[in-house]
Amino acid sequence: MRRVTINDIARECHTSKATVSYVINGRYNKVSEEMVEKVQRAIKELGYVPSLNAKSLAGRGSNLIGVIIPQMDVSEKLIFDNPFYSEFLSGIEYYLRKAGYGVVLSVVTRDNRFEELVKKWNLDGAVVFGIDNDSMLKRLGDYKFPVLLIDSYITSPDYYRMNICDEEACYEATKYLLRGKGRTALVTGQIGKSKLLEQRALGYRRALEEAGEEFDESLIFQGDITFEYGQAAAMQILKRGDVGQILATADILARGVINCLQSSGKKIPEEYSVMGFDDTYQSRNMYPRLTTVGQNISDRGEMAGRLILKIINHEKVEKENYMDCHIIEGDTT
Amino acid sequence: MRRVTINDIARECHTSKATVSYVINGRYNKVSEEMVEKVQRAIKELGYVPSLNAKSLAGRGSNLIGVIIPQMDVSEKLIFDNPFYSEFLSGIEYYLRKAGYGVVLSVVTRDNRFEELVKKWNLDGAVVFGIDNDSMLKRLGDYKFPVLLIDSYITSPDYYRMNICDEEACYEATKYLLRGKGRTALVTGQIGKSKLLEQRALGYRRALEEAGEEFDESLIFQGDITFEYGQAAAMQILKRGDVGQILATADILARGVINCLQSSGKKIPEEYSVMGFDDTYQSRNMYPRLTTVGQNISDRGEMAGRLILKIINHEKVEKENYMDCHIIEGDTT
DNA sequence: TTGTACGCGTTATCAA
DNA sequence: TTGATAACGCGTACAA
Repeated sequence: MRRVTINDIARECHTSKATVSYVINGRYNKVSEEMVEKVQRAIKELGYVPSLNAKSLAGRGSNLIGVIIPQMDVSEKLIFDNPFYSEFLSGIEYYLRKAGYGVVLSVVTRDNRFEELVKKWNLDGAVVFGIDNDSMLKRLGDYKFPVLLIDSYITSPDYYRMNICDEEACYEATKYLLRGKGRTALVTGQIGKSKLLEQRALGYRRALEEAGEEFDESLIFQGDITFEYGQAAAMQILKRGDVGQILATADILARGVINCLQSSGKKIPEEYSVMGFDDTYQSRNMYPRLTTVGQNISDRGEMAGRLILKIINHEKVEKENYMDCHIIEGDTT
Repeated sequence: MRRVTINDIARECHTSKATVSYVINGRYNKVSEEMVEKVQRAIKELGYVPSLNAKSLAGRGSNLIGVIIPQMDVSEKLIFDNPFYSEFLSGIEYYLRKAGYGVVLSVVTRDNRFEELVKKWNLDGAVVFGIDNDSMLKRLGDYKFPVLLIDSYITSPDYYRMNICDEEACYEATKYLLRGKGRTALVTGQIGKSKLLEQRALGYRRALEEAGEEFDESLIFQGDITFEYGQAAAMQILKRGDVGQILATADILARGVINCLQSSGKKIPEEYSVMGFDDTYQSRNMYPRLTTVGQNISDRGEMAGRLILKIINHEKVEKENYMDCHIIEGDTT
């Protein structure tokens, strides 16, 4: 069976493409009532769905939004080891689907692939995760291509961003954690590679200093943001013997930490307090329930969908959009 | 900055669209060597990327593959509560990205939305999860639209499918589990709504009967495939008091079960053996390590990518494709 | 209401 | 052998 086109509908109704197009787009004032009905019936009967390719070619946008997850260093695969992304994505997909937009999901592994993607699919806009410099974006700046950056600490003020208060959240978390079973360690990704992590580390440091605790570089454990590194860091922490509280900058890290501590027969929270960051669905469902910094991931995803559409439609949007975090008290502290 | 088109390249090289197109598509026999070089240089310099919309319109395929997750009953959102999907997706995305294809992700909530999606984006093919009847697909049958069904037990032989041996796997799992601390319960989704779950239940039953254990309908607990239902089922199991082993048909269920048992002070595996199904990244990282049926989710995703491309390209593909499962021994049995 | 040019890349046909 | 011309596919929008 051939594809049903606008011409088929026009022929069926003994009218022209233009008329059909008007009906589709609700310009009812341009078409007689009976024709509107006739066309609508034909569309339903023949199962006509407008091709967005043609629409896109005609300059009306592709109705496709890119969701871009950069992954320069580590593996080029397995973007969903950290459930943060998948939960966020589910919020975006939900919102955009309701608005009639499609989501093209792509990991980007090289700087120029982003630009390539945009052109290739003629994307209307993109939601991009965790970019701190614009080497990846700058060529698109000329296009004024609609981009929403998630958790970016890019210095250029040109970009729309959606963030949480990382410094503040980690400050609060650390304050919450400081309850003197020992020193307070930070388990995190490579701080040098991510301004977000830098911010979180700053919050951690501020809380320590405010509490009069000595800041000690060696209490910061940096590695991959994986369950495995959480375990590895905990192993080192165990060896030190002077740590009583551990703040991890991702739930997945916290879970690794907890796993290692439990395997070593340590009691949580009696011997060690552990706190995560994100509040993923997975960690809401672990036992003991993880104390963590909640950031309503899926809601953020929906908000990201709302924002990128606003940006595309030239509605008024703040350049910086901050969403709230709050400490979720579990049983690991 | 305007979009760079094939015409820009042609003008830059003082040649025609056709020639540029030949170069792009490697028809080097149609173009002189120096022209090939000139065109390629211009393409690089101007940052030209062919629009797949135009290509699609010209009948050369859209290079877009749909990944469709039907969600008829429950919520229309939160497709990734069960990390099975996100891990699978990551495998698909990885494979297709390398092959130059894009992934359009969509939940489908009504029967006709699938067809609509296909037409709307002019998808080259689709990977569809968990469909057991063809009400959703039949209209596309006429198009011979390339579809790969994942974990489907559709009866029509027309479709390409990728499955695991659900009956066999649950048979083996149940056999593994039968170690006599008590009776063996099955915690699962709504069996009536999914042939896959039906198969798994059959495997469970076969193992019981082979072992001479009485099959008891009331030992099968059916609900949503969520952490929460796992907890609820475990609560009922605790009340009964005669169960010693629990097989869950998804890791996420098993985790709910374990959470509830642990909260109730039960020892695992001393008092209860619990086994899951899937081997998601999340459950590889829990403590105690979950015993489960591994199905190499991400590999299955890559294989799905490979298969759908083969189907699209009319390469020889078996209609039924089975992949292996194997029991992963953890610490919960 | 309708005819028609346009946007972009592909390909068959024609010309050098 | 190499390159140019033109038609095609589909929806939009302006002119008629």
